Amino acid sequence: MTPEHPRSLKAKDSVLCATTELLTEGGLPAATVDAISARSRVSKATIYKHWPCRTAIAAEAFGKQMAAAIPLPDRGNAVDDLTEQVRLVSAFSAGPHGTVFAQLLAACVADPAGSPYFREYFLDARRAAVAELWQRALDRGEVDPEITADTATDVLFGPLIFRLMTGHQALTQEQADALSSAALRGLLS
Amino acid sequence: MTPEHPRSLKAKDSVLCATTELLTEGGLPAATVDAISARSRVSKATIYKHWPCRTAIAAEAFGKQMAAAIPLPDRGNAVDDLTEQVRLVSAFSAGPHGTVFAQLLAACVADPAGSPYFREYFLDARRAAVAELWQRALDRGEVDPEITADTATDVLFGPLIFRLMTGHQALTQEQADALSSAALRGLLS
DNA sequence: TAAGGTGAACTGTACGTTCAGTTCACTTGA
DNA sequence: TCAAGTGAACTGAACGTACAGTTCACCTTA
Repeated sequence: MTPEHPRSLKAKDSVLCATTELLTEGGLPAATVDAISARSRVSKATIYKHWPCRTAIAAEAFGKQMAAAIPLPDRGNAVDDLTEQVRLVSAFSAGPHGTVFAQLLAACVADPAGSPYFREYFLDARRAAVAELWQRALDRGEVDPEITADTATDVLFGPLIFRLMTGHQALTQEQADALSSAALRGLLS
Repeated sequence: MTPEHPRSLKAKDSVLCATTELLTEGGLPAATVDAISARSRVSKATIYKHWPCRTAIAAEAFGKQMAAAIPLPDRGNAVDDLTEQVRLVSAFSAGPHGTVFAQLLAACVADPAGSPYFREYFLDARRAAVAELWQRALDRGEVDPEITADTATDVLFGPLIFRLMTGHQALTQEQADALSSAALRGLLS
């Protein structure tokens, strides 16, 4: 690979920084490539040497921001750990970041070229976190061993994301708790 | 409201029909307003007299198609009924229609003007269906009365949608069964 | 004859591309 | 040690394209 000349690093950094700002200020619609170029003072030509498409830039910028905001909990109890992870994600999502997350996920569906970036910078990290928590929980015999970590991830986060995207109801902390509780314990009486 | 002159009805119908075809053939990206206009032989000017934006057209066309494809089951048992409903939706989603569904949901996030249509023509119908099944299940005491029908809907369909949108794993019938089973019974051992 | 529809041209926005020219970190050689 | 040279990386500005949505003069039919 390229030995990453200092100029490249600086340009990449400027772009990601400007993108994060724009995303915070006005969501994905505000993070136009022209706007990013203007604010970062990096030319579009250079930007497109580093990323294949607009979505990729936003995914990288946002993914790094989110990763920094959500640590991996360890309370010594599987249910609490998983619940805490969902709580962290939902607290993050309930704020203005949630909108950006939804927009980004949506953009990756509309523009498949960006989805590898989204997967790399966001999904894989979340999935790995849950996989670790799930393994701990399995070791402690606290969860159903028939269920894979992937299925658990989808069951835990899916409802959150679904509500976020359809926007039919506000995503408060109480709502998030109800969702994760129902997912953990099941719907049956 | 307009008394819906026969010409209006015909135009609307042509548009919805053409849109359904285009969605089937090439997904949402193929259902350009120009393409819809060309195929339906209804002018763009007329189209924009009936719908506020592109997403609205697609949502209406697709919603009607989906509603027709997914009946409300009644097997005399809540668990089976809910599972069956999720199965129907997932079978529908696992095929080429699933992609369109994801694209449409994505489009409504990117373009909020379309989301009322999406809600009206798709989400509300699904939500109403589950609400009815949920009430039946409550009457029979088969599900947790602490959980609302809305929460149940999100827990049942969220994982499916999440997987569909991120596309990290194929959505086979087995996968869908695993998801709905985990959602119904919970993750705990 | 008037409500509804047509068609074609037009505007605006934003993605992604291209290219001639510039900058800067580095070798090279005296 | 320092001027000259080299090439990779960046700039700026223009351009092509695609598509959403609008407008308007004209036609058609109940």
